[in-house]
Amino acid sequence: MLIGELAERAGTSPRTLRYYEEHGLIHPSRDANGYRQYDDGELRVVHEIRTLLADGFGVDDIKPFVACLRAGNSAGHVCPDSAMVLRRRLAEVDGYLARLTEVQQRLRDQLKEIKCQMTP
Amino acid sequence: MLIGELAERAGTSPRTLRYYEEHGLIHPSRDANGYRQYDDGELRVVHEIRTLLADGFGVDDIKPFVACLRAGNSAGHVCPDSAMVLRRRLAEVDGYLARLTEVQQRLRDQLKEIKCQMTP
DNA sequence: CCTTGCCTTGACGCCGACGTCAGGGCCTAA
DNA sequence: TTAGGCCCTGACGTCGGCGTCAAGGCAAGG
Repeated sequence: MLIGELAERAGTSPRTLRYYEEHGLIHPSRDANGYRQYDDGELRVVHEIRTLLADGFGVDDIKPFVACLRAGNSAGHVCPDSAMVLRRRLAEVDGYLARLTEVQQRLRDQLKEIKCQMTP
Repeated sequence: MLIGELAERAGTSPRTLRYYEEHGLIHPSRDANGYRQYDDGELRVVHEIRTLLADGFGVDDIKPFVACLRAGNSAGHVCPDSAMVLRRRLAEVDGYLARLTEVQQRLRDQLKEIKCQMTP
């Protein structure tokens, strides 16, 4: 499978796949002409990468998950290294949620204050 | 008041104040030597700006609040233009909270799954 | 042979709120 | 006079996940 086909099957672009490779997430072999060659398993890996990115992980955080998948595990998050990253990210998310909730409350309060002035 | 003093009183840097000016949020007068001169009221304005930035507003979003304050209102958010921005930002925050909560749930599920495997 | 369409590497652009030099002027105290 | 400390403008660096253009090679159909 060439890069264009994998990109389409994964719902992304060749540029994106080269970017993942550049950052050590995937290691395709090469054809005689220099073209990248991917086997079917890489589709699963790319999906894992994209899911994690969508969940806010950084590229470096994702490496353990990919390694875990390649080691033959059923999912990328069942390895100890992955678990550490998961816990770190969960703590981050908890923090963001707390701060965002505060902001949300302030915004609501200010909007409520305006409505009160509308009907004095 | 020179830029350094205002910066210190506002808990920020001269560079930051110049940045705000560059983006039309403050308009200090100039001394004969070209130095920026701020009156005491600007401290209040800068605090408003920093609070809004901390709440995730962009520089452009903040302009109505500053204008509202300068118009003599007790707070920057009591004007109609500010209210529109407030509603937009609240909708954004609601969206972020929803997505982050989903992520949080997925992360918890994955961590739970690992613990279950620890004690088979 | 030529066009078309895939592939390659390299490198700049984006966004936003500044940090951080670089190079130079103003003012004051010793 | 000079050293230090403030001020000025201008401009590049930061972070991340790519988009996008540039310049060129490889393969296949007409």
